[in-house]
Amino acid sequence: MGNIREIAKLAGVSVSTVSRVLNNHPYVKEEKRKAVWEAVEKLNYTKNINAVHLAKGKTSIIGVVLPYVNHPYFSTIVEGISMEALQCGYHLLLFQTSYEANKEIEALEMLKMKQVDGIIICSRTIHWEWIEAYKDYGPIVLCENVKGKDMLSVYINHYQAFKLGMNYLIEKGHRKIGYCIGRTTGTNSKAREDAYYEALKQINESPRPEWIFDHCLYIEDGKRVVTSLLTMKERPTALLVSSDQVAAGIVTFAQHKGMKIPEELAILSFDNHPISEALHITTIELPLSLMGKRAFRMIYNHLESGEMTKKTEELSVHLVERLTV
Amino acid sequence: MGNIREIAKLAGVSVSTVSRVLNNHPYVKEEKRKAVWEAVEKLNYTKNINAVHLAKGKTSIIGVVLPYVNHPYFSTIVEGISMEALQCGYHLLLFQTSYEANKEIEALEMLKMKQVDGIIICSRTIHWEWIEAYKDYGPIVLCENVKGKDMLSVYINHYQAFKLGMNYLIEKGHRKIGYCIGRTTGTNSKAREDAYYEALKQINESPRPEWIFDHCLYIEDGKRVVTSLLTMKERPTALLVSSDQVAAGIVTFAQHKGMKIPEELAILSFDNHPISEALHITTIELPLSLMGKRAFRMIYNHLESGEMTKKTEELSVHLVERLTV
DNA sequence: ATAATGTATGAAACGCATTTCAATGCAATA
DNA sequence: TATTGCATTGAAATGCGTTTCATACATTAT
Repeated sequence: MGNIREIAKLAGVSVSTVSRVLNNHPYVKEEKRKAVWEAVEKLNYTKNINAVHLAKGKTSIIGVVLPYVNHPYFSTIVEGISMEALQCGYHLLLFQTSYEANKEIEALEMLKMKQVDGIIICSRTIHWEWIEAYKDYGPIVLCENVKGKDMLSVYINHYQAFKLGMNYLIEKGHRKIGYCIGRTTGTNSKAREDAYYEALKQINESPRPEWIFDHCLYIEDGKRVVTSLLTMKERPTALLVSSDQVAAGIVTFAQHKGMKIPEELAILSFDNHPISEALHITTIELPLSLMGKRAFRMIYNHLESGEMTKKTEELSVHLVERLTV
Repeated sequence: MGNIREIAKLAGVSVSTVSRVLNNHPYVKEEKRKAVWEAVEKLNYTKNINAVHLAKGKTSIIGVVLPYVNHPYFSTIVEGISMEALQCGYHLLLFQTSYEANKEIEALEMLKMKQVDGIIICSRTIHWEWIEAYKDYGPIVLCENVKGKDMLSVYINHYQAFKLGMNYLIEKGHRKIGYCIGRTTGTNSKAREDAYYEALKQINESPRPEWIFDHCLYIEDGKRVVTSLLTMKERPTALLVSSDQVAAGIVTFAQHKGMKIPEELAILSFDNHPISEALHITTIELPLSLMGKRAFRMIYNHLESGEMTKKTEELSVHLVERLTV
């Protein structure tokens, strides 16, 4: 294998010239260029990329922080980031946190240590001040509404999305509305909660804590929700469900239990993941892959152009009417 | 920020001592240790990890090569790898290839360049000789049966799994059996194909090309399969479906079209992803997360212990009887 | 008392590519 | 002919932590 100096020696040129050849810089005579490539072949040489990273002070890697890789919500974001990153010659380092604070901080530390040039935080549990403390070390994009805080962000307006959903349900005559959510903390969850309470207030309904289902992430959780509903004397007539996966679980298990949807229980969910189409679930489409792409772009602009235009970008949603409302 | 030399100067010690302190080596007087930490605080110092990587010749990063991050089959493997990697202090660099050869090769090049210490290839399109050419640069684990080739591998016995599925269908009285698969190339796909043809031969049925559906990966593809089935004068009575996602698409769309399952069409799929439980799909459980964990372990053993016991590991599957067969 | 260990610390070499600066050769413009 | 400018090339500095080797002193074993 060897290093650049051995190549230089073998090709009879200086290391600078080898570097120029390797990086396609101009001003190298064709014969020397050829000699260098031949030496590279002969020694089966490849750059040690860690030396490159050290010398350049950057890695062309960006960190992606998320709680669970195998949840479609997040894997779709990652897919978007990945596609865009590839085109720009960047790579992705994955930080699966399970919402553990120390793992999120570890990702931020990696930025400080120059392991990554930037970070995209798809979802977080640590307080945002923690994150702010790291912003001098490189661009950090949050996938949530940062509301005037001086942070980069690309986000889906979950408040608007939930409001849209609530209004749609209300229009359809529902007043007893519950909702299912992944967790109750977090900016996005708070936005949804706000929208929910506000919409209820507008129709003069008081919220029922038992109609709010936390920890709803996967299909299985939908089953849990239905089981719980079945024990209630008074049930909501409609549920806003923050994930198509959960909605799929609810719809299938409810039907299995003989519950009519949407007659007895209307379901309006979010994502517009293929599963919702298959099950004819009315859903509000979230541009997750796009959000990933835009988040990457924002990091990229920061890194390449030094500064950039937008610091925050909001993505809008739209409702896909199907058969569960 | 500064570097280790500045810390040394500020703390009044040598760089070696600083390094010792930073890495918790013994033989440093408590007072110097303290002085170093104070200097670290004062300068808000953090190691430049690229220098560490260069000096150590390793990165504690392993590359994960897969075609699509947002397919449950792969994201579940990644989840397994990630969990295990975290515990061992390793990170994951993602290579989403879309089955493009150059992207797979790029991942291998990263091993040669020492960007990653090892690679896990979840699925590939390039010829295995290509991969073999890189094995001197670090451990490479394939998630497929390498059949005696001198490569590391952790795999699910897809031949056995398909055979199991076929036998189950045959036992249930089916003779006209088709199958759906992600792609026709690839070791795993070939293993399934072999099992399929062999099982057919055992019951003296000749294969019908039109009953074999390629490019079946996502829920939407199930819809395509059903649409295609509906145009046939003679249809299979059962389908072996290589992914729960596709099976979900088939089951839901077929039922939507008024087709009775399993009476008119039996569906036996693979994965035992939650979606199959929700839809009561009979499926053969594949230990994907476990495969990811084991693949990482194998890399890890190689890196830490130098050598290791097993070079190849087979994971077995089991059938989960539900309502679609 | 002497040899053998163990503790503590620093200088210097090592891993390796990039980049700046200076210098030289040549051609084109004034 | 003198001058400006571009093409070429190499020496040396830079980025930064790890690790080996040598040194010096303090113990403990013989």
